[in-house]
Amino acid sequence: MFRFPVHEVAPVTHSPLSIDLDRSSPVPLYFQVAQELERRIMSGEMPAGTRLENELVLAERLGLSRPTLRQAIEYLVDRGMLVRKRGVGTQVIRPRVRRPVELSSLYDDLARVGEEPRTRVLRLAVEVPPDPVAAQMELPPGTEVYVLERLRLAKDEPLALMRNHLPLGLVELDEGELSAQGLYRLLRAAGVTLKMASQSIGARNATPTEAEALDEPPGAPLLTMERVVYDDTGRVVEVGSHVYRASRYSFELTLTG
Amino acid sequence: MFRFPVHEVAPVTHSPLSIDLDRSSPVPLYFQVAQELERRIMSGEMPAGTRLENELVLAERLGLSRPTLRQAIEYLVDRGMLVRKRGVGTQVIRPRVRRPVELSSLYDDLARVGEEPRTRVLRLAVEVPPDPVAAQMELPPGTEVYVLERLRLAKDEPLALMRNHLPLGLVELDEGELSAQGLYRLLRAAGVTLKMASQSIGARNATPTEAEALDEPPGAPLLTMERVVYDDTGRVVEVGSHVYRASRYSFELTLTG
DNA sequence: GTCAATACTTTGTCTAGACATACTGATGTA
DNA sequence: TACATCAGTATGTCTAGACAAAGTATTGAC
Repeated sequence: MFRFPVHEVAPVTHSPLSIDLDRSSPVPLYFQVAQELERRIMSGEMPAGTRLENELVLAERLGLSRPTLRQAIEYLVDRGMLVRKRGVGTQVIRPRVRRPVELSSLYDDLARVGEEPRTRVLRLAVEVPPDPVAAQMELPPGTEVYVLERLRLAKDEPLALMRNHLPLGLVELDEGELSAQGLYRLLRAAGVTLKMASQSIGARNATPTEAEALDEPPGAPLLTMERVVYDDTGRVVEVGSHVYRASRYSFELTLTG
Repeated sequence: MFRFPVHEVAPVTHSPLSIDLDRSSPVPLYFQVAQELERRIMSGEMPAGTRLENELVLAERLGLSRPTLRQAIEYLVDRGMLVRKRGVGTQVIRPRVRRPVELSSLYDDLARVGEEPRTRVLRLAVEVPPDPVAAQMELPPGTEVYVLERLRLAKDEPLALMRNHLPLGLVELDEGELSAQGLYRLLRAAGVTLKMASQSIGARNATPTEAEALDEPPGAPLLTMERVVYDDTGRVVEVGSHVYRASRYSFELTLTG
């Protein structure tokens, strides 16, 4: 005979979940679902531990096929917001996923948090770079490239010294534009799709010149960052060598495994 | 009338691509395909620029359905080895993808490159941590946790000072085992699935104590790393606060966008 | 009461095919 | 010659359903 357990308590809540889908929208259905789920997770409507209904039920309720629904869930699993376990189910793991240091520009990062970024262009020239730089750019030694040196300030305080090398013919660099916005925005505006970057983060003490430019005492610790950026066709788009004031800056990153 | 162009030159080679699939293997078909493609890209058999045949043809040649083949390609696109463009095709972008600093342990990283890692356990205790650490671990203030302090050496030279906090009841920590292998391997052996980490990388000068322990001159630059690691259920598994000798260590990471 | 075998639930993998959409290149017109 | 139009090609999205495998809970035997 069927009996309800006496202490019937939902172990983990799972709301029946209904989402309004717009089938005439150019936004794919799976993405509409993913975005709505992401919103609910972020807003706390679906806190960590919330269990989703199973895929069959969910797909039918939303009027979608299971593959389409799975595509939405997969998107969120990849971003570390959901976990799936075969035979068990799918549940929310963590709302507060900061997701910084992707392929973002320092300028935009600062602007986003209200740090009022400014840029002072120290040098903009076309030169033959040192051989190691040419090698990183996968160019034959002796090829001329842009050399760009900038001082980045946030709220009128020096933050970083940045040296970049860029191949010619990719984008027309202009001192005025470089002062008004970040390098990455200029690249994107020129139709370059940033795809991948390989970077190395280290530390060392400031040289006297650096210390003065950054308004730090001699020997102050600096964070160093070397970065090679590729576009979607595999070309090297930019090679950067930056130093940051450790007293005012750190790299935040989220790793998933 | 049909004419061949005079200067017929294959703009990008694409081999007919045949792969032996084992349908009785427990390894999924899409993964067999993905692995084989990855191998050919890494080995240089399919250099950057190589174009794949279109999905319909490829699926038929391999005796797979298109979704299955797409799943394989998607896997490699996510890892930054292939690019797809609608109406155009799929091609290899880059063979040499170093892919470090994922959710890897320093110990295993060093061992892999032959650096002969060793660990000296300086302290292993059960204590009430400072309130900020308790907050990071999402535990009520006053809860006891493991406190672990280690010195990591590579080829008999000091490399890093590591302090970790772990909740009790997750794994039994033993000084002998901690000396012989990395913390992450112990966690995995205890059935903990590391899922996500949020970390912050900065720099500062060494304190006198740190300088001595690490065999560095006073005021030497150090890389600092603060890390909170979560498992697949969203629990905090470990909170780490490490300092590395900047003269001997840097973080390598690959970003994709 | 304990432990092994069994049933059930849920995600993982795979198939076959349809229509939509973005990009390329050829065709045709002014 | 230059430009707009159109056909062709390849990936993007979506559907409907099948079987496999892993994990959980229940059942049954000793």
